[in-house]
Amino acid sequence: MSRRVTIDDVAEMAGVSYQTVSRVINDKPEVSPTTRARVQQVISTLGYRPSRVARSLATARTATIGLVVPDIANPYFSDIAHGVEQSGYEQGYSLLLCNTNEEPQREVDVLHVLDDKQVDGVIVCGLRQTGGPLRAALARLPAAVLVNRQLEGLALPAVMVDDVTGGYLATSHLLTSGHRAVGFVAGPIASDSGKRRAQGYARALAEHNIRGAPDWLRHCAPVVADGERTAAALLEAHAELTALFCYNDLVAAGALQACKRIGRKVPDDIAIVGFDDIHLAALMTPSLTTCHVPRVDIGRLAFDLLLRQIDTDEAGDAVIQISPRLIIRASAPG
Amino acid sequence: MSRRVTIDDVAEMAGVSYQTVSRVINDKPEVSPTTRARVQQVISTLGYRPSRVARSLATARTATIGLVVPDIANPYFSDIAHGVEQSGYEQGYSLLLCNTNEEPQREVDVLHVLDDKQVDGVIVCGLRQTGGPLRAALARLPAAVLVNRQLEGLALPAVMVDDVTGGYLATSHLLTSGHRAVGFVAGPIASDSGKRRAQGYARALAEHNIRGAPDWLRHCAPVVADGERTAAALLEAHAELTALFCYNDLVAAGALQACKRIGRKVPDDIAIVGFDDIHLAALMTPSLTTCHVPRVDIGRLAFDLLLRQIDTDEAGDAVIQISPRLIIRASAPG
DNA sequence: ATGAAAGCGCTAACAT
DNA sequence: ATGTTAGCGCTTTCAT
Repeated sequence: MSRRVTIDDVAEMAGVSYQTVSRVINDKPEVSPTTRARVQQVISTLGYRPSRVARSLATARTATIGLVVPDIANPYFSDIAHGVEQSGYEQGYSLLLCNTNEEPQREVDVLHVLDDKQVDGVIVCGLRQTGGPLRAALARLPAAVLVNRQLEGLALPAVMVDDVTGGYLATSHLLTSGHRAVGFVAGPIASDSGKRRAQGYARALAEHNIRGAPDWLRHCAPVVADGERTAAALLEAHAELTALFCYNDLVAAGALQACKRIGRKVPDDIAIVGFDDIHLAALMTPSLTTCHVPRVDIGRLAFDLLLRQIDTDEAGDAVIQISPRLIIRASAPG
Repeated sequence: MSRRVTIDDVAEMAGVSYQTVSRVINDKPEVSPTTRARVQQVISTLGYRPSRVARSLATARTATIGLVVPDIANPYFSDIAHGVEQSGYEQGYSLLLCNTNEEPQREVDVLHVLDDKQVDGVIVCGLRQTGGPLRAALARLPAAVLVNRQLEGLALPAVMVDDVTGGYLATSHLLTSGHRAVGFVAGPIASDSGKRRAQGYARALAEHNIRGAPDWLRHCAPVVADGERTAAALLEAHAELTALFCYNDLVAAGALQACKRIGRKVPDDIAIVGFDDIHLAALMTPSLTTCHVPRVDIGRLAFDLLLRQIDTDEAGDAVIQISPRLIIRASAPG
């Protein structure tokens, strides 16, 4: 493990002060073309690369941002990560990925780590926690953008999906197709998106003068296995249900499995609507009716918002609203 | 944006030298209990957190590793990322995620960035490139572990999937089920896993005295859409094919779509086998026969290998071989 | 156009 | 048990 080549090595070999080398690597104008060329020559023969760590200590900028997600293996979040990473790469930023593993207490924890490493900003997706420590940790950071959940009292830019409308669209679609008893497999109880989707769901039911909502709603982890378990339990407890609205497509995939297992035909016996329109949604059998959410775009927009904040040093509180579009497929046809 | 609280602020307020503060935050024994308590008191009232950047400059360790993947939106890699992140978190390491977006030239680029940021090591998945610059970039890093592909001449620890056996198992399964003409939708031409799966495929065909392999093999991007396009083209060009082995489950999902579109029943007209056993594989209709690969485990194993290298400072060249298991489902029943 | 000096916030000897 | 002095590899004044 040979010692790192430093700016001094370059300076010495080029016969200039290390300040001149600094000027060259930072593209400062005040260097004569000949010395610049000579220095650049030495840089490449030595294979010198400036240490980002040293530079960060001197400039208080790291060219790194943090991304906090509940579950990177969830395609919803891995698509967002893809968008963030891509935009970041284009602008010269690296991405520190933090998975909270759906454990709310890890949120504060990773924000502290991100702060210790002096990221220039963070993008936090699907916050499950809102308490004082979380707010304090967020406030310490130089810049932050929220995705999928805002924090009252904390003016932070955010990219939000209009979940109320999404829930309303999904449920209304089922209702206007003739269903009367529509269940909601609601996802994590701590999920804010889930709460808002429940509002849209409740509103649609109310407009159709249907009640029963509290009984027809069950929470579950936002993964296939728990969606299956929960959908099966819900259908068993409420034989009157002829349709299910699901928190997301993963849960809907579980519901589809449950129906297959207990012998309920989709969409004839049970209609199913999901949320997100992950790639897999169109591939399921029957293909899944769902609310489309542009995940990669969300990632890019969040990064744009963050970059603006980093560059202007103003928090701002721009909120970008994304309207989900209902995509009608076979699991709940028109 | 108030100035960061530094070690000096704490020292001053506690009435000790900043060295003593350093000793406290590093849990050094040589501090009297009373001063330790006092310093800790000040630390918490001030909300002081040591700067990882400064510490990194002083120690030449960043407690950060890099993860390079071709496509984080691919569930195969997001599951690996999940495993790496989880193990890293448990050991106090953060993860810099780099997506090469399936663009081979970006590999060298991100390795340089990772080197500039002085990561303690990197895990590189599914390398698409092997040239001198790539090797040089890899060699500069203090530690590296490869996943899915080794580099001849560069003794680096690796976690490898036994793709030859996987390809052989998959193809043999089809052959012993009575198929004679089996196509291979082979994935990226630059993929090493793809090459090895092709070897297993060819070996199985040879054992059954079947030739036609070169014509029956087509490359494609490892995503659903291109899998669909390529499978359709292959089936159209070779009406004799009654089965397809696919590079991965995403491509297999595309093949399933293609069959649906062109009216070939699976598995009656065409049998299909995938690779990886991503979560979605069991959910497709028909459910997908595939080779199971434990992705989260691979991520954790790769991290373990990396950590050992970081801690011992020895490169080592341990290679962990993962044997894929054939999972027989409806798309290619026994 | 170039150089010298100070400082970023910490750790690591080396005193005392 | 505590303090002093360097030094990590850069950037940023301030001189020349």
